[in-house]
Amino acid sequence: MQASYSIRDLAQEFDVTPRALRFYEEKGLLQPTRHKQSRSYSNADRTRLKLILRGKRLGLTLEESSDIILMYNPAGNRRQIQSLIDKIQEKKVQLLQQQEDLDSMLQDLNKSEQRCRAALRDNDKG
Amino acid sequence: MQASYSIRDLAQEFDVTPRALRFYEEKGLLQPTRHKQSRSYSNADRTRLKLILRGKRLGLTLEESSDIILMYNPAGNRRQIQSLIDKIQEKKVQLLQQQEDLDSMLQDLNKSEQRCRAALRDNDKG
DNA sequence: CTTGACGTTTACGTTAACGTAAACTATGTG
DNA sequence: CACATAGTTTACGTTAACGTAAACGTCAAG
Repeated sequence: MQASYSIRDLAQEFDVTPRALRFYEEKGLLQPTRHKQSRSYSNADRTRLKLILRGKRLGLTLEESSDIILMYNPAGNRRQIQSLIDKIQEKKVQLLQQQEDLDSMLQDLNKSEQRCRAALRDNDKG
Repeated sequence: MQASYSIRDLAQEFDVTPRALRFYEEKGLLQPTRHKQSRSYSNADRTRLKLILRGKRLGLTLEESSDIILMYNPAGNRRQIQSLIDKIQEKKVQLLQQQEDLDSMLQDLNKSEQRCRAALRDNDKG
């Protein structure tokens, strides 16, 4: 486990472009330090990048992923923390819906596959 | 269960705009008939719309949802059906990845929630 | 008959998430 | 020193998925 990564290191490891990393930084999702003008990414940045990409695979926007990352460190007064809990609940509801959708879509795909294989068998006989 | 729906019927039922339905039609995802110039949506259209929206909730593009809808009716020669099976497999792999991501994100959210509640308790005591 | 509710087409506008290109800097190598 | 390699900033381009507005058709109700 390294302590810091160049922009190309990180980009190659996660198969994204340097441009994307700069873009995420511009949006406040990554905070590399500057080492002689060049960007230097910490392990925390690397972790955040993983979370961003996981979010993307689930169809979240960068802003949504940003929100989720901010949920990791509950900060502020009671009201703010309570508001954070509410946002977490909402997200959980959304993810549970996604689980249902995922399951039903997988079932549909399996049925489609069955029909395909049946079609191939019919094709064999005829 | 009705036999046909006006554009507003369908839009209201699924909480989308008429504009969106016309857009989906333009992209070939819906095929309403014309009844006196106005669009008339069949139950098949209604079902396809459901699939489109499910896809959206999972972060799929319209084109991906379109592909999945086309998988329902295996047509063509052996080669085409085999290619369809391959595409189905790929989708399944992607969805299984999404399931993993979903589970880990849900776990993360639960942990975040715990930390929030702990922070509230600390706040109570201090 | 005209007003209103609903429909149509056409076309330009908008946002997210980068891609791409230009122009420049710094560094190590033959 | 020249050149390649990797970095930087700035800025305009691109695609998906509609939103929004204009301009028009149509039909039942007052």
